[in-house]
Amino acid sequence: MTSKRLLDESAGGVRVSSAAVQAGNVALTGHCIRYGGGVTAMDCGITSARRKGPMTVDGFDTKMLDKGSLQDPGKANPLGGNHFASGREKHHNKKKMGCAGEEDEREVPPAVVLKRGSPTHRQTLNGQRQENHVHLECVALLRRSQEPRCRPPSRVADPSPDELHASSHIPVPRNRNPSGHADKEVMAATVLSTLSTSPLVLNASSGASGSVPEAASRGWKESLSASYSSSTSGNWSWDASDQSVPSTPSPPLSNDVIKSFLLSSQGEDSIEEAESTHFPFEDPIPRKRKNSMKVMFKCLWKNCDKVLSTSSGIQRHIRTMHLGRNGDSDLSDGEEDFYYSEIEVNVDTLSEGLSNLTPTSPTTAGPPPVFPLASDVPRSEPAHMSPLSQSAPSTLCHIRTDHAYQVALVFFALVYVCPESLLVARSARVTRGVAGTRWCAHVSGGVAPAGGSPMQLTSPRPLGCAPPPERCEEQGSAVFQATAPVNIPSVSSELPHSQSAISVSWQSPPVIFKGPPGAVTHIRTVSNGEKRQPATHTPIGKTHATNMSTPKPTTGTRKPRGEAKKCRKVYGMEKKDLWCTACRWKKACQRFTD
DNA sequence: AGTGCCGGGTC
DNA sequence: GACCCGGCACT
Repeated sequence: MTSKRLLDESAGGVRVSSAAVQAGNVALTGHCIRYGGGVTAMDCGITSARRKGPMTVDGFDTKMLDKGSLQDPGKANPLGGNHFASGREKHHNKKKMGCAGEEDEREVPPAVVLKRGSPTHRQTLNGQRQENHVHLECVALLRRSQEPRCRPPSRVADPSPDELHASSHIPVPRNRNPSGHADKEVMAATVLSTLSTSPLVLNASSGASGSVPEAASRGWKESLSASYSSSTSGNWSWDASDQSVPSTPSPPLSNDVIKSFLLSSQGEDSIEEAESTHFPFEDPIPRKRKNSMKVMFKCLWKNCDKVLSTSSGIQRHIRTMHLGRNGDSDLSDGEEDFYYSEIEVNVDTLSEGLSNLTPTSPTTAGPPPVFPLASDVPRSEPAHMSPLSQSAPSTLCHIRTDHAYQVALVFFALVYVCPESLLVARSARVTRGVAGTRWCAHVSGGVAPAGGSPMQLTSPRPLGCAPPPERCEEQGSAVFQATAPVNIPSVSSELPHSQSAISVSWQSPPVIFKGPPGAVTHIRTVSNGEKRQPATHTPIGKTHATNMSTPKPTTGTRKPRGEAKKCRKVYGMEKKDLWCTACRWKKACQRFTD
């Protein structure tokens, strides 16, 4: 979420660019992902790198997209305030981040700036509800830096309306309150993320429970589902061209949605329910499979692949194992929420373990289904991540498989900045494909820790990870268009950005193949005649006239002549009435079969 | 040329 | 489906 302002502030010590990052300054980056059907997803990443001295970030812009921005990228920002630089410029400054939607980003006017502890403030934007097409929201809450030298004076103040108006920045205190604001910030971020989704499929009744990240994830998923629902073909995809699909207007976000969302921040088991409730576009089969889905929580801490079944458990794990906090303490600033990701696994295949996320194994499942391979399908260039983007990448990709194996996707999005260590955390989420297609998605990204903190949030990549999702930036929009099926098997090695981008892996559905492709080269329709040629048949007084291995090219499908005597020879023309019917009809003899 | 039988037509 | 037959490949 870089903004022009930030860019312009480079002179003040905050410059958003990969170079700046390398120079030890701050880089704020973000992604905007827009999907067809008016759903835009995004994620953003904030990376603060510090080469020398303390953190120099004081905040960054919170932007959100609104309907207008999506529909008419060319329109000037009506919100006033800080406009981005030209899309091109901005893009160049951000292209390292995967998808920088030029028209998808807009700075939020002061009135819509999320204020700490007031997540509900995002309910409306300048009195305008978020509708349709949305949107990306990037909530990056950067603690205000205590170092004035690196921060323009205008950014030093607290998030007063004036300041907010001036820059839409969210000042971030250097010393973070372990609780209180932190939770609120997390909540706010979550709300923003959730609000960024189309409310079309938001289910107010689903507010039973769910942790903050879960709710956010759900929101994303819902947005995705909305996108999907807008698709008219089986091959659903998120296409920038679908952004203006009028057939899927999204109703205004209702208060109930917000309420339910807020209320849902307590539980942790609502995901499944939510998932079963949403995705109305899926056919019954996927619905059924939903029942076998289980949400697991995987620790994203580097070199930590711990997977727990409950969010509380993973949070506890993160708190105790990684954050060095008292595990027994219920006090949580919510930070740990971002250090794990939800993964949906199918209980049917859960036993296979995550290590089996590798692509199909010919020895077990035979060749992958006839999915079009990535190499076979035109697709946009993979996200080219600069070192900066590798630090805080976040991507969203949608992967399409073929027909029944279509599934959906992946997603994620939250970015959270830990003031103490400038950790960038993110919430990753994976949805599992239907019909046995298993997906895993994870966000990875290094974090340049401040103060030499070794912390680095690089989500472990499961085996068989796919390359970063395709990114479509046509027309200047930042669109992740992972419509092309991903050929997982070919990707792990070709993913140069080991720590960047999302990786997707899948396991092919339990498609049964009779044998490897190479073994079926001789498969052909077996005619009766061939059936009459058992290998045990021993020709009498004749050499083997026909060699299966050397079929005559001219004969084509004509079966070799049988070795057995036929009715003609046995009975002769005189006793034609004794012939078998086939022989009489000049068909393959049915009596003396080979 | 003889044989086997495929493919097609007719009833 | 039964029956017939032209035609081809093969021996």
